[in-house]
Amino acid sequence: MKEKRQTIQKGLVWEAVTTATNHPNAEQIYENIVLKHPSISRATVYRNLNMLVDEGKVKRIRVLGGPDHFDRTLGNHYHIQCTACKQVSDIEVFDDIDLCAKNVETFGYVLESYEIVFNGICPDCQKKHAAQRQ
Amino acid sequence: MKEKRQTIQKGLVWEAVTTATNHPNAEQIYENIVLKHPSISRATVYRNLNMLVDEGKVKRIRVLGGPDHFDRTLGNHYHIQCTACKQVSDIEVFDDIDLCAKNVETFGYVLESYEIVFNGICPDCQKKHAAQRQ
DNA sequence: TCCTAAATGATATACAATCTCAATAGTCAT
DNA sequence: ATGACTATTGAGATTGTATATCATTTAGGA
Repeated sequence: MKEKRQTIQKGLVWEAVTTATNHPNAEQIYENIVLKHPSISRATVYRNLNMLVDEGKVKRIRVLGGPDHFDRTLGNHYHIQCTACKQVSDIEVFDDIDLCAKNVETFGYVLESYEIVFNGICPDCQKKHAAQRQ
Repeated sequence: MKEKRQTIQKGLVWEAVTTATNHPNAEQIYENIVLKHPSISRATVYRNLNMLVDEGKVKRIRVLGGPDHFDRTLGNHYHIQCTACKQVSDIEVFDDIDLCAKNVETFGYVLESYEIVFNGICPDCQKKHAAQRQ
């Protein structure tokens, strides 16, 4: 069991994520923190963001073809990214994806596309995994 | 209007994408072609894939945290990527996303997660765009 | 206060993808 | 078929995001 230490850097990353009104990416978080704490390293920001995500305190928003964005974890909701300014915003969740897509326009967005990626273990890998454990 | 030229490299990329049974990424397409045509460059493979996508002949499948995969464009369908082997496969489309998610298991996959990313133009960028055109 | 290992900062590295630019090779007009 | 024009190529440099490495620093318990 690893001992977890509270550092000022981790506190600064947490503060930057929770006080941000938008959903900043790692670089934006770094730029925010470096103003108050010039010695902080980008690597430390990435590391602490990963820790906070692992602890469930911060949610990672992966977007396609761009850097990850980060959000304090709240209820279930989807995100929308502006294809022009790359800003990420919240949208409400609906059960039906098409309903949800239409709803996007009620937020003032002009919807261009949406992508859904499922992740799972394929049958072959399930077999391999099972075989390895025998 | 740019003149489009038919090159053997473009033909080879097209052939590699359309004959592949899986959904290869650019590197896999390159490795396939380089066997028959050793002088081809990775840059040419990327360039031609982008051209084919722009022309609507090939579909780009973006996956989260990995290289893009490519598919000949057929009817509307989603994709699922194995989190272990990174292989991408087709799944049928259902209107309801949760139904679709459950359906994934009928393909033998153990579903771990799915992510939906919407893309559109935010209200601010719509205003900026409109302002620029005046 | 001292010890130990977790965390940091600086830098190197990985990886996908694009860009640069001189050389090559399609296509059109003749 | 020939030449001219320029789109395309190949090789390598470059970019952008993120992680790995490792000597140094520092949090926190004894």
